[in-house]
Amino acid sequence: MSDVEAAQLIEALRAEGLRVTAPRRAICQALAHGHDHHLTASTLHDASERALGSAIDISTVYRTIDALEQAGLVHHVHLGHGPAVLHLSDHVEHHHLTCEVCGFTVDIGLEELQGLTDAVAVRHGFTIDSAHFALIGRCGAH
Amino acid sequence: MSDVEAAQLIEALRAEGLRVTAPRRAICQALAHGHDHHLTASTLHDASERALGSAIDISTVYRTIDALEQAGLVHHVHLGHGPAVLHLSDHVEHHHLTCEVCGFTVDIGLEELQGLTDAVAVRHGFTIDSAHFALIGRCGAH
DNA sequence: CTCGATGCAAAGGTTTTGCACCAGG
DNA sequence: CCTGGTGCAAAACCTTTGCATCGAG
Repeated sequence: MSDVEAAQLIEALRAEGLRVTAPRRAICQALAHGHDHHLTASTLHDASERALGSAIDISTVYRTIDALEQAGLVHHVHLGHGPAVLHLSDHVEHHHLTCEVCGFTVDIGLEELQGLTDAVAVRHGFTIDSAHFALIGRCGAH
Repeated sequence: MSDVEAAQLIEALRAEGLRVTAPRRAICQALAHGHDHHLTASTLHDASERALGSAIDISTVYRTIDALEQAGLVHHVHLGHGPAVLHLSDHVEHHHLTCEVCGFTVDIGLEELQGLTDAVAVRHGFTIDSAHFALIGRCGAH
């Protein structure tokens, strides 16, 4: 299934008129395999080099993430401080609850915040996109 | 009133057993005058130097912010990307709604999110502290 | 006099950019 | 071919830290 997803990413790149190169293939593969592990640019970098079997420049990883984001295939989420984590866009969107002490993160369904986002939209004309930034707090242990 | 607040900050520093120096006086003054303008470390730095009439090292600003935070007098909030903004703690706490496109930020009352935070606390054992990180979204114009 | 605060400089971590070269379509 | 992708190196950005010196209490 992950390989199917990797192939879909590659195909989507091609459809966008973007070039399919060896580093990009590896990056897509690593994304497809690890997107549910809160991949950051740096862990994606590592995984991509492992997948390719040779070095890839970190700037290439960032530029590829950028290309995939602009193509709407990937997006990034900020879990408090530290690096952004990456998600495949065709996966179920969810919000993140991150503990500011230990970094523990829970995914919660969009519908859990529906009431809030609706109310804020009505009152302030704001459309909340908290799937892009996590909700920060403290988990049970902290 | 702002001068009163600056004096209160200074006094509180002294009460914490911390030393009152010229740079700290200037930083407290700048904080008191500008805390409602979404001061960042760098704009606070500028304002403090203006208040003092001579140079202050940026690391001194960070260390003073740190001291004030540990004394519970100040806290910082992250409005999406970019630097943190500072608030005086004795001012009404509020959440922030920040437009990810233009950076426009609205303050909203804590009570507007009470329902949400309560629900999340019950369901996930998480205490949301979204006063520390802003809720990101898009304003009416974007 | 003592310990905390300062300035200076350097480094930290994440991300971006300039540039010459290489390769996909 | 021609444009876009790559590696390399350097910088940007915000923040932190080591160290010698200074000055508040």
